[in-house]
Amino acid sequence: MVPSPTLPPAPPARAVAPRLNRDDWLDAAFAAAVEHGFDGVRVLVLADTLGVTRGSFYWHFKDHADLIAALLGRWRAAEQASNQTLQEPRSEDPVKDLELLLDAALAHGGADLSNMRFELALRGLGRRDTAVAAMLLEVDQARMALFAGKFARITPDTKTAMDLAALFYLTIVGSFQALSRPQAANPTKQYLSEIIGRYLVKSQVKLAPAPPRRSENPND
Amino acid sequence: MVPSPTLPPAPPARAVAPRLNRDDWLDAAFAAAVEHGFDGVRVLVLADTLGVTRGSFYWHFKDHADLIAALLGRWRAAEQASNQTLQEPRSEDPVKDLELLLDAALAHGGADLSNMRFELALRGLGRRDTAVAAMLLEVDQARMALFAGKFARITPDTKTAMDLAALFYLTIVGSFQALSRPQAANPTKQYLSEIIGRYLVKSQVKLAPAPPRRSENPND
DNA sequence: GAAATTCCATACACTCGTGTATTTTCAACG
DNA sequence: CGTTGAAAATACACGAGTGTATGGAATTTC
Repeated sequence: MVPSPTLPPAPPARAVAPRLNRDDWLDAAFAAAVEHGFDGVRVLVLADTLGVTRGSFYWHFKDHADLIAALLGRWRAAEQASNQTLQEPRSEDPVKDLELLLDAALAHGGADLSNMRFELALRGLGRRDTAVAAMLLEVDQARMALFAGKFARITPDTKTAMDLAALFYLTIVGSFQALSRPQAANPTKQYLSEIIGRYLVKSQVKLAPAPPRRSENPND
Repeated sequence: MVPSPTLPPAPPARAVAPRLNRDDWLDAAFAAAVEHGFDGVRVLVLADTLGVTRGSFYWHFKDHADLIAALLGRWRAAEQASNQTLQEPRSEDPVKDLELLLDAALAHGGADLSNMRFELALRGLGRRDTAVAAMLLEVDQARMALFAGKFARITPDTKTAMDLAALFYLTIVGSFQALSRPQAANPTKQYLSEIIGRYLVKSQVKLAPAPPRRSENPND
């Protein structure tokens, strides 16, 4: 089948005729935002990395703002889907469920740090763009609600559950900063997951993971 | 001394002849980094906001890189000084000391959010500049050491103290993200200080705040 | 296999930003 | 006052990035 073992039939990715579509540009924009922040996503350099000229870009997108908007929309959709799938518990044990959620959040969609770095870049953009800030606020609130729901299975008081969820989320956001840097000698995902799980989840269990009763608070 | 009370000798800031110096430019650069991130620090717009042309800038600074380097150096020095003054305890009670440290960290040098936003912009820069990343790593390690020292007065185990310090710091970094956004309906400094203090400090006290004994661990 | 559609290249005009060289204003000082 | 030196304006050359208009190549589609 393969006549020459030194030259496999699969060309290096896409070397001859890329024939890009809208998603290819979005992928490149994503990578650029991860690498250099949102200020670094420029159509000129994207065209270079994709091996085409800007003529291609302005066929797929109206302008630069259109690209950014599409990139944000794509992230928003993926975020909502992720939040949806994380709703259903991964374990009968609420503690175990929270630990798995924590691992998922710290991994955040893959071994590489692209998603984390993208989100940090996005938060940087949100600090100077009110529309982006509003979107991030929605996302944060949705995540908080998700976490609070999980913590409610661990502690009886609703207020306590929300407090713990807030702390939980704050440490995750802080962990993004710690994890997404070039240096290798940094807190590992395992260590962060360990200490967060220990001090914010396990040590806060106030109710045994009993099967859910009908009335959890008679006079409410 | 002052002849006319209606016209004090101090003119409205600097309206007529600024006559800027190096620090004035650094202040403007700081404000620009806070507002628009480090990519927004451009000598052209700084000159506009300062009411001069770029001819002034290139007298005070060699080039754009010189400005950024000076800005980083200034922040680094202030950071070291801050770390130094935070070393000495503000209260005999270790818990109270940690709470005051927490408040200081969340206030971070003023009621406005400039310092927080600057640090976040700086971390954004550190994600694409290895030298900045190295500086931030040093700062983070110094802060971690500071926190760990404070937590050591609360819990006997050194490992536990370091874990709590790490968690403590992660939540503070996460709080920066939460606090430094445009929206008003967000977690307040008071709330964050409250929950961090409750779950990460007060509830982790393993030793009564007794007066320091000579030997705190006989077989060590 | 010709035509229509999709995708991309090229050329142009424009803006914004940097850096340098030169001149001009301003303030202090004698 | 006139001189000196610090501070700023002006003018120029240059690069990088955007957006548009138009032509050309590559794929479908019939």
